[in-house]
Amino acid sequence: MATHIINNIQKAALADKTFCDLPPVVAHTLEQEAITTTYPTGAVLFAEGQAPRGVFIVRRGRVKLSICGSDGRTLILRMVEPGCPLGVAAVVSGRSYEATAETQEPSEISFLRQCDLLRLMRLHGELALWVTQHISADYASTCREIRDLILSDSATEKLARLMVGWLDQNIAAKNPSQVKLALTHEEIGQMIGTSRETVSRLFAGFKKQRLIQQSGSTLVIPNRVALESLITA
Amino acid sequence: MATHIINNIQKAALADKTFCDLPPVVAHTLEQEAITTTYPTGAVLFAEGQAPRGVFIVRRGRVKLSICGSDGRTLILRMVEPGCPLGVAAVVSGRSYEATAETQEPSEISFLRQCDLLRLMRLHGELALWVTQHISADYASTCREIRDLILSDSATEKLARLMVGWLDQNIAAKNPSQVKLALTHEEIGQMIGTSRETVSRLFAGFKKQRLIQQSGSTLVIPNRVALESLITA
DNA sequence: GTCAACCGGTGATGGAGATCACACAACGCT
DNA sequence: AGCGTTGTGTGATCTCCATCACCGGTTGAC
Repeated sequence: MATHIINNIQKAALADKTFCDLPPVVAHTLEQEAITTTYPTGAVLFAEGQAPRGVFIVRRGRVKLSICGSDGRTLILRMVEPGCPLGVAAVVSGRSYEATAETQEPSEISFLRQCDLLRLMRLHGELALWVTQHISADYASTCREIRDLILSDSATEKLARLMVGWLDQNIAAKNPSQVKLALTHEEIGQMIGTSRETVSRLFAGFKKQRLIQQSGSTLVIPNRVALESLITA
Repeated sequence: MATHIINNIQKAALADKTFCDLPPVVAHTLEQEAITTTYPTGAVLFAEGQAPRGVFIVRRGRVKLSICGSDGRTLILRMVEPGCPLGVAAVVSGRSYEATAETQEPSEISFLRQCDLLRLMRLHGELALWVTQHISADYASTCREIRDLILSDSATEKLARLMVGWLDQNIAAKNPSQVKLALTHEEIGQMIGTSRETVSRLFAGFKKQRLIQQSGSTLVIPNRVALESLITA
């Protein structure tokens, strides 16, 4: 949204926002050590199976976190928003990255080498705690992902779940029933584990049932309760 | 707290991650603080959604970790063997338990209250490390679970994957192609996200193809490669 | 302009597996 | 013995969705 050139002052403000739960001293140190780069759309920060090099922290933009099967099919775990670190579990445990991270739009990403992160963790207990918190948050989010995907075989239900999730992220917005749809049908399919065609058909069905309206890239979901009723069914 | 963490990460990554591998001092302290109880089969240590009370460490027996959907269907995440802690992510993050833990056989379980664990983690860097390692291991295991479940729609493939996993756990045994089958078909179905009947049929098919032999509760898998060939297909 | 690439809509078809409905074996219980 | 419980084997049917195929719209490059 803010298209200003980022100078140092704004950088500091950004840091405050990004590491708000960290003491200012630690946040500042991170700011000093990390290398911030702007990536174009489609850049792969790291790929599933690679040895960990460091953590990436999204500053601006959106990053797609996905895993892919031997047959080439893809499952999108989640879209990562600014303020969130990527690859922490891999870096801390020394295991290879469990997923692939790819920018969805031009993004500004801070990179912190594994050794630097570990050194800083040694210096600042708060940082170590921060990292642990994020790993367990990722774990919880992955568990939810499994629940939503496996325990509802109907594609309708999965899509309804996804959309309710969008609404949940939107509670703070001015118009909470409007969602800006920045995903293709194909990507939505990859998020809920179905084919593109099925997503198209489901959207058509939802529109026919007046569950959603679409104008351009904004999606209006007037009746959240009706959507939720599809889930329990 | 973090002082010892970083120095020992590589070391610990190489070591087996069990209770006994903690430094003797820490292990002894844990031993002092934890309450060890014997549970009968079917005891629920904690349930999905409950506020975290503490961690449970399996000393003897086997514990089933599962999540369940609104419709009552169940997905078994994994069976937890002695030496492994349960509920660490929930305890350190303060979130509710992400899964349900239930004993599969009479088991001896140590319990450590949340506040005690956190206190001990501050006291002993190695314990904090141990906890973090386990959380990221759980995260990685959950990611693998997702990959195996979503990215292979044929139930045949999922079952083959599961069995290959059994063989992997068995490499140390005297006869590595024999697996003691301590699960019902229903439970196997819950592990791979299919119905009991499908598991029965798949077993029958595998027997017909000479991929497995079964005598009592021991399963013989003579040809691992043949089983693996079902996975890529 | 034209052409290519991508996205979205929709019909037709087929197949994998859920589900229902039994039957049967093993086991513990009274 | 009979009886319930639990696990298993298997047929018949039915539903959902993947897949193939094709078409139209939009964007963007040259």
